[in-house]
Amino acid sequence: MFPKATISRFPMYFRVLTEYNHQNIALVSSEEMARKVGVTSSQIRKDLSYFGSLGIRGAGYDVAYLLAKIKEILGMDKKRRLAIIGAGKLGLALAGYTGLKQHGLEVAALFDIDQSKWGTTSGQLTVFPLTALASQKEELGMEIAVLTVPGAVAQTVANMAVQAGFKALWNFAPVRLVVPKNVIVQYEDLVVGILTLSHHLARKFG
Amino acid sequence: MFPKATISRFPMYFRVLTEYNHQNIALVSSEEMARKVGVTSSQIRKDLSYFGSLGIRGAGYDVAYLLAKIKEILGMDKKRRLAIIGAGKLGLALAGYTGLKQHGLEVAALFDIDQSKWGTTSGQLTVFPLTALASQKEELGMEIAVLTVPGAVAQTVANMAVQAGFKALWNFAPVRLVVPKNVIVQYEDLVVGILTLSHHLARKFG
DNA sequence: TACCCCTTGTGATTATTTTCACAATCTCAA
DNA sequence: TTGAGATTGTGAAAATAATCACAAGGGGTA
Ligand SMILES: NC(=O)c1ccc[n+]([C@@H]2O[C@H](COP(=O)([O-])OP(=O)(O)OC[C@H]3O[C@@H](n4cnc5c(N)ncnc54)[C@H](O)[C@@H]3O)[C@@H](O)[C@H]2O)c1
Ligand SMILES: NC(=O)c1ccc[n+]([C@@H]2O[C@H](COP(=O)([O-])OP(=O)(O)OC[C@H]3O[C@@H](n4cnc5c(N)ncnc54)[C@H](O)[C@@H]3O)[C@@H](O)[C@H]2O)c1
Repeated sequence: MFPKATISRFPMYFRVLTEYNHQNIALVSSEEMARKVGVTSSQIRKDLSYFGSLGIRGAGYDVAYLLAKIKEILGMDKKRRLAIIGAGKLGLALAGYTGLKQHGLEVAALFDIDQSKWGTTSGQLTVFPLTALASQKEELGMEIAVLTVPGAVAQTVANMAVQAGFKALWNFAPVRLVVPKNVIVQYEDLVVGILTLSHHLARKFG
Repeated sequence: MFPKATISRFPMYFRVLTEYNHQNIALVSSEEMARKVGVTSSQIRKDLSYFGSLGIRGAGYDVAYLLAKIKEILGMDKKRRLAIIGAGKLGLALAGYTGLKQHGLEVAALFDIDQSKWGTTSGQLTVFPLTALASQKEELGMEIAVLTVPGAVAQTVANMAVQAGFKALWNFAPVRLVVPKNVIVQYEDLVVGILTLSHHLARKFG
C-alpha cells in the first residue's frame, strides 16, 4: 500500500502537468516537476511508482500519458456529481467554484432546510428542500455529499445523506461524524490551517 | 521537536474541551477525550506532553487549565487580525465565517483590485483597494494575509503582501508561492480533499 | 497516615514515510 | 550498431510519527 500523503500530492502533479501540456511540452523529468511542485524528485518518482512504471528511463515522463494516468488514479476520468447540503455562505462559494470542473467534478444541486432558500438559483443551480435529497440523488446521479451546515446539525444531516445512499461525505463542519463502515468521510477543517499560522506567529513574535 | 500533525490535532482538542467546559465538567481523562475526538488516548497524552506536564496523574486533565494552555500554544490568547485579499466568492464566505472569533481570530478588512467592490461592506467590513494594503496593515494591526485571489495573480499578490510586511500567508489559490524565508505560508488546497474522495470512489466502485 | 486505585508521562518499540544511491535501461547521435 | 549521457524505478537506510506498556505519582478513603 502507498502512503496516504501520496494521493494528496497528486492534485498538484496534475496541475503542473496540465501547464506543461498547455505549453506543448511532451516530456518532463521528475527533477523538472519537483522544482515546480516544491517536493523532491525522488518523492515524485516513488509516488508514481506505486501505480506502475509510468515513465521512460533516460527521457522522463510523457506528459499526456501521465496526465491520463493521474486522472484515472484520482477518479477524474468519470464525471462525479456533488450535492451541497447547506446553501449558506460556504456552500454557495463552493457551488460557484469554477475550479471543480477541470477535475471532473460538478455540483449538481444544493439542499437546505430553510424554505426561503428553495428554488433560488445561484448560477444555473437549484436549491432543493432537504427532504428531496434521496429522490434527487437518483434523478441527478450524485455520488458525493458536501456538508456545509452548522456543526450542531452536521450529524443529523450526515445520517440523512447516508440514508439517501451517499457513500462519500465531504464535511466542512468542525465535528467528527459517526457513519457506517462503508461510508467515507473526508474532513475539511479550515481552522487547522489558520491556527497553525497563529501558532507559528505566537512562537516567533509572541 | 514535536510532529507537525500534533498542532493540527489541537483545534479539535480545543473544541471538545470547550464542550466539557460548557457542561461544567472540570476534569477529563485522555481516554474520555480520545473517544470524542477519534484518536487514541496515548496520542493525546503524547501530544500534550510536548508542552509540559499538563495533567494530574490519577485524575486526568483540568479542563479550564488545559483550555488556557492550548489557547496559549495556538496563539489564541492574543487576538490576531486577518486581511482578506480577494473579495470574491470564497473571500466573502471567509469574511462572514462566525467560527473565527471563538479562536481569537478577526477579519479586519478585505482588499480587491476590482473598483466595483471597493467600499462595499459585507457585514461590518470594508473592501479597500489593493493599494491600501500596506497602510491599512499598520492602521488596523493585521498580521495574517488571506489569499483568495485567482491562481494566476496569487504570486503577485503574495509579493505585495510580503512588501506590506505580512509574515504569515494563508493561501487558497492552487499555486506554490515563492516567499522570503522569514515568511510562513499555509496552503489550503480544497481540491485535495474532494479528489481523495473521488479516488476512493474510483477504487471501490469504478 | 497507609493503602489502593487510577491515570498521566514517557522511554522503548513498532509502523510509516521520506530520502538516498545506484543498477537498469532508454534515447540519441554518429 | 554502438556508446555516451540521461533519468527512471526501487531496494536499503534514515527520518519521522504513532503506539505500547509500565513506572511514577496523585487522589480518595478509612
Ligand atoms: N463560512 C466559512 O467560510 C466557513 C469556513 C470553515 C468552516 N465552515 C463551516 O461550514 C459550515 C457552514 O458555514 P457557513 O458559514 O456557510 O454557515 P451559514 O449559516 O452561512 O450556512 C449554513 C446553511 O445551512 C443551512 N442549514 C441549517 N440547518 C440545516 C439542516 N438541518 N439541513 C440543511 N441545511 C441546513 C442553513 O439554512 C444555512 O443556509 C459550518 O459548519 C461552518 O463551521 C464555514
Ligand atoms: N470558491 C471556492 O469555493 C474556492 C474553493 C477552493 C479554492 N478556491 C480558490 O480561491 C481563489 C478565489 O476563488 P473565488 O471562487 O473566490 O474566485 P472569485 O473570482 O469569486 O474571486 C476572486 C476575487 O479576486 C479579485 N482579484 C483578482 N485579481 C486580483 C488582484 N490582483 N488583487 C486583488 N484582488 C484580485 C477579483 O476581483 C475577485 O473579487 C481562487 O484561487 C480559487 O482557486 C476557491
